[in-house]
Amino acid sequence: MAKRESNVDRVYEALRRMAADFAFKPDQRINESALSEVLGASRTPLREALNRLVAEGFLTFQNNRGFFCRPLTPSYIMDLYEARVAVECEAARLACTRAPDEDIAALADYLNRMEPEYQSATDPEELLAMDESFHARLAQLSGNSELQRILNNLNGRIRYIRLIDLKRMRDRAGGKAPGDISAHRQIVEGIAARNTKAAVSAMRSHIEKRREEATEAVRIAFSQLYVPDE
Amino acid sequence: MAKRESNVDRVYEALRRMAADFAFKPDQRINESALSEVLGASRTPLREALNRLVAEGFLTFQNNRGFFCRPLTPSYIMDLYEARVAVECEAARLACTRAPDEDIAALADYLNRMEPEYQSATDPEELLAMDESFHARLAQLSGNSELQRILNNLNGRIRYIRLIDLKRMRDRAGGKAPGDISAHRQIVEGIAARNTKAAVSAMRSHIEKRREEATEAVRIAFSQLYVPDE
DNA sequence: GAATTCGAAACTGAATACAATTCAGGCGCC
DNA sequence: GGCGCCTGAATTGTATTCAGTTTCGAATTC
Repeated sequence: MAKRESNVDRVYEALRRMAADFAFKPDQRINESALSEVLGASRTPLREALNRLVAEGFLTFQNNRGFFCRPLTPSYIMDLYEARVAVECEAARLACTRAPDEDIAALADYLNRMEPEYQSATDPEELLAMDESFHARLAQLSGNSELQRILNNLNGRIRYIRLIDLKRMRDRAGGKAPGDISAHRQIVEGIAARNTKAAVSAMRSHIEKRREEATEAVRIAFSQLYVPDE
Repeated sequence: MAKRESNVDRVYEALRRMAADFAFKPDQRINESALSEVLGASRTPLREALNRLVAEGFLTFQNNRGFFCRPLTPSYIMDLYEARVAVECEAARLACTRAPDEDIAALADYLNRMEPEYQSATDPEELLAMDESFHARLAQLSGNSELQRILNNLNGRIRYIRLIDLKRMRDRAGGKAPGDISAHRQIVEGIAARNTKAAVSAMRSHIEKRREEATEAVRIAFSQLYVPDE
């Protein structure tokens, strides 16, 4: 039995996780040799993984200077959320037009099954995973794999900001999750009723609301990043 | 004067062009050593370039089996066009909301300056470059660099289908270009008037119209690809 | 004659070695 | 004292090499 997962994949996943955990500070230059030692792989697979992350927008690259962590600015996060609006609203629209009734019902079911868990969960990672899962399933209803792909990429880059946001909310509200599953339900109901306008506008306002929170969270992130190392 | 463009970039550009020229047939396996000889570079930079193309959706990759040209199907092209609708409609919407008047005027100007050239051009590549340039500028008006980035990626993958489409049109119409610059003008007018609804719906119908042509073009492409080598 | 297994050739995966470039610090010159 | 050039240390860019996997074909067996 050979290994099913290549070294590059392993390194790639590790890097993504590191990026989510702020192992790289914005605009920081990434040292290949040092990283390859940490990750236990040579520079060749490491560079392949880094290149993938560049193409996906997680990192940047300058000729003969190497890889850099992407700068983190409020306007960058804003851009990502606006792109999400574009992708998810169109996904909702397409779902309204052509998703089979049974698939829509399945999503509504999923929402119902998840609700208790969603209401009781306090772990931000868990909450985020459920939220992303819902949005990914909805994108699936569009039947368009490009939209799914783009959304997946956007979510990957937004994730760490959302985590900060959720942690902040939990700390403020004393362990209470935001838990606005109602917005999700509203979207699904719009789709089920084949009411494109309602579904799209519910989706839009849902994401835009989250955007406000996230841009605020970026400022928190700034303060966390640029204070002396804890 | 040192080279400003790295070897990887050169290889990457060459590969993109090869993909656009059908140097690889859909689902064809790509031989790294052979390719590296053709391109005059070793496998290391070649693989970096290939990985970038995978991340951008131009190629696929299977563990221990290598790189493959992506399959070309009508539904794949459909997906790309639908994604374009999502991105460009939102870009138009954002432009309506917040693009400075002078930038909108500049785009209208650009359209006017280009019109004679657009009407007289017969070379499909030239036409396509102008069309893409317009859409890219419009995306710029949104002020959202993510949307620009996504659009650029989508256009890169749609390009070769559009080229086939345009060539077909030219051949059918006897050298006459489609030249429906009027749709572009309509979109810009909508934005200039800050009429979001008009601008977005003009954009949507414009792209969806092109989508119809393109899915037809895919069938042409199929016939071109799967006949015995000329 | 067909199917299966074994083996060799071809190809990919990854590491290492070396060349080219950048960057920082120091020295000399203005 | 400040500016610019030069040198070397560090880092990236690319080639080469070797190991592991896949693939294809031929030989053997049923």
